[in-house]
Amino acid sequence: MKLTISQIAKLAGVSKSTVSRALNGSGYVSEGTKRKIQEIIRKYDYVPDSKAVNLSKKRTFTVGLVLPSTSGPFYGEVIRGVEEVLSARKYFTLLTVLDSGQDEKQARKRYLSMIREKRVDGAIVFDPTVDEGTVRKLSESKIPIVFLLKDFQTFGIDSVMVDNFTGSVLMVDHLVEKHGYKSIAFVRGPMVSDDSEQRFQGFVESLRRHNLCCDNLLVFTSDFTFEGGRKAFQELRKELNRLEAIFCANDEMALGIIEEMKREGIQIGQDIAVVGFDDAFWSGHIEPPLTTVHQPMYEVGKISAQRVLERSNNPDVFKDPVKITLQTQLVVRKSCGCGC
Amino acid sequence: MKLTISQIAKLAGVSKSTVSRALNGSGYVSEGTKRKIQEIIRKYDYVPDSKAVNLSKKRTFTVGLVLPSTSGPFYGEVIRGVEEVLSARKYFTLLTVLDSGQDEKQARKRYLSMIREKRVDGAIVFDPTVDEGTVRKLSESKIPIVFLLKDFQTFGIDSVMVDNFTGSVLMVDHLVEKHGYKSIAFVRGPMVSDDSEQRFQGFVESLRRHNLCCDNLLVFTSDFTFEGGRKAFQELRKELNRLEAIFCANDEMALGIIEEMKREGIQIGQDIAVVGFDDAFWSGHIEPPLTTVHQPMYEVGKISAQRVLERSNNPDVFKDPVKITLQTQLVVRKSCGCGC
DNA sequence: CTCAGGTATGAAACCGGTTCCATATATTCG
DNA sequence: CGAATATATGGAACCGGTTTCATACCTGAG
Repeated sequence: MKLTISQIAKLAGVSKSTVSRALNGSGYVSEGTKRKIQEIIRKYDYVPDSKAVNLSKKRTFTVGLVLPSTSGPFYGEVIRGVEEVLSARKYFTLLTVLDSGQDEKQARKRYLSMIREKRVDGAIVFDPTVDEGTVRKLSESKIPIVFLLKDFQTFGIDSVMVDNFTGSVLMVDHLVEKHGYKSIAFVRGPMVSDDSEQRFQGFVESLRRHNLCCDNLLVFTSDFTFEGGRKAFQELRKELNRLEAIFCANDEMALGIIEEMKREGIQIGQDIAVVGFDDAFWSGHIEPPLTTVHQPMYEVGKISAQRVLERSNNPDVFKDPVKITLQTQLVVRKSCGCGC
Repeated sequence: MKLTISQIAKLAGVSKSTVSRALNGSGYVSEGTKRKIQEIIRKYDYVPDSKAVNLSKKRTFTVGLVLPSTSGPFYGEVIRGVEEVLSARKYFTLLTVLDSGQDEKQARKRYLSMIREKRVDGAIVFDPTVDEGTVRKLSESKIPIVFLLKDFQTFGIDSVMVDNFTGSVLMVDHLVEKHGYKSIAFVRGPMVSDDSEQRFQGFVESLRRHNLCCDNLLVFTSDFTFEGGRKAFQELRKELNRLEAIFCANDEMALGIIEEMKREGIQIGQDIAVVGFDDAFWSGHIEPPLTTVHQPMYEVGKISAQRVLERSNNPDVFKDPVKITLQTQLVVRKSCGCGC
C-alpha cells in the first residue's frame, strides 16, 4: 500500500505540515517528533511522490538532453559528462534522441513539447540541423537552455562549442611542419555541416600560414560516413600520385579511405598519410593507428550541465548568454607517418 | 507570462472543466466553445503544465532506462530501440547511467529513487552486477520493470535476454564444421559475468557435440577489455603452435589479441583464426574484418519498451513475469579464415 | 512580572490540472 | 405530450505534496 503524507501524519499523530517540515528539514520541528516521524517513515518505507513535490515546488529536478543520435563515438561521452554533473546534484536526465522516430520535424516537436510542458528545469540541446523557428521557440521558453556546437548567442541562448578550426590548424601544422608535406587533400563532410566547414577553414588557414596554396582539385566533398570515404577515394585516386597526405573531416571517412588504400596495397603512413578528426574510440586500434583530433565531448557535457544548473538556480544573475569554447587536441599516432 | 487553465477559462468565458474537456477531447463540449477555446489557446500559446497533469492523472508518461554505461557499442542501440517505441507513443525516457558517479552503490540508490519516487511509469533496467537486495526492492515497486540480460522471473520481474549460449554454439559450429579446426582456445571475460559464462558454456557444448574435448589449458580468463586481450595473448603464446583458432568472449579482447599477433607478424585468418562476440560497430572495419556474433540490442530495447508500456497500460492482465529471449546471429567475416 | 522573540505545531491555501456529480437544456421516442 | 436520454456546462473535490500564517507555549531580558 502506498502511503501519503497525510497518512504518515495521522500515524505520527501530527499534521501534514509537520511531517513535511521534518522531511525537508525546513522550519521548526522538535527532536522528539522528528524522530517519531522518521521512525514511521522508515517502518512504512515512505517516499514522497515526486509528482506532487514537483507541482508544489514548481520544479522537476530534471534536465532535458537532446541528442542527434546515440550511435557514434561522442554521444555516449556527452551523456556521461551530463550525467556525472546531474547525478551529483540529484537531478535526472530526460533524454530525447532525434534519429529514433521517422521524421525530424516530429522529433523536434517532441523536444519542444518536453520543454514547453515544463517537464524539465533546463535543457541541453544538440541538434546540428536545427531550424531558426525552433531556436526561436527555445529562446522563448523561460528555462535555461544550452545549445551544443552551434552558436545562438544572438538568440539569447548559451552555447558550448568545440574549436574545430584550431584543431584543424593544429593537424595541418603537424603535417606540414613535422613531416614536410606540401600536397595535402581535404575530404569534407556534407556542405550543410558547420563542423565540416570549420575544419575546412582551419585547413585552409594553416596552409596559408605556411605559404602553401589550397589546390581546389584536392578538396573533395563527402558525407561523414564510412561508405562516403570509400567513394571519396575513388575520386581521389587520379590525384594520388601527387598527394602526400589526406586530411579527412572525420575518422569514419578516413577509415573508409584507409580500407580502400589497403586493398590496393598502398602503405598508409609511408606511401601516403591519412588523418582524421574526432578521435573515435576505435581510432587508436585500427591499422595503422589513426592520427586525429580529439574532441572533448565529455567536457562539453559536463560544462553544459553545470551551466544549466547554475542558471536554473540563479534565475536572474548571469543574464547575458554565454559562449564557451573548448579546445580540441591533436592526437598523433601512426597514420600520419610518425614512427614509420 | 505563463497562463494556467483557469486564466484560459476566464478568457473564454467558461469553466476550468470545460477547458480541460476541450483539451483532452473527453466528455461533452459543443463545437462552438471548443473552437473558441482552441483559438484562445493558440493565441496565447498555452501548453498545460505536465507537472499538474502528472499529479492528477497519477502518471508521468515517462519510462526509466538504466544503463551500465554509455560507451561501447550496445548501449546506444538499446537507447535507440527504447526511444523509437516511446517516442511513437508520446512517452519520454528518463535515463540513468551507472558509471557516471563515483560509486556503484550510489548509482543504484539513484535509480531506485527514481522508481520509488514514482518519477516513471515503468523502467527498463540493465545492471549486470545488480545485487539481490536491489532486485527485491525493484520487485516491490508497483510499476512494471523489465530487466535486461538477467533473468529475475523468480522475483516476478520480466526479463529480456539474449541467447549467448546459442550464439556461441553457432560460432564454434562454424569453426569446426566449416574450417575443420579442432584445437580452439577460449578467452573468457570476468568470472562474475553471466554473459561470459553462457558464451563459455556454448563453446563447451559445441565442442562436446562434435566429440572434441575442451582442453582446460586452452581456456583463459580476462576482463572484456582491449588491454585484457593483449595480456591474454601473452599467456596464450606458449600454446600458440598447437592452436588453430581463438574464440574471445567479446570483440574488444579479440581486437587486443589481433593487435599483438600482428606485431609478431602472425597472419590472422591464415595462420590462426581469431573470432569475437558482440559485433561492435567497428568489427567489420578492422583488418581482417572480425568474425563475430551479433547481439540484437536494438531489438532488446524495442521489446523491453513495448513490454513496459503494455504492462503499464494493462495493470492487471499478463500478471505472470515473462522471459523473452532474442536470438543472436553469427556474422562471418574474414578473421575466421573465410575467404583467405 | 511582562513582554519580545525563539520554538513547535496545525489549519488552510496553494500548485495546476482532472474528474465526479449536479444541473440545465435539447432531442428523441413511445 | 411527457418521460427518457443525449448534450453542455459549472462547481467542487481531488491528486499529494509545500508553504504561509495564526496560534500557543517557553524562555530570558528588562
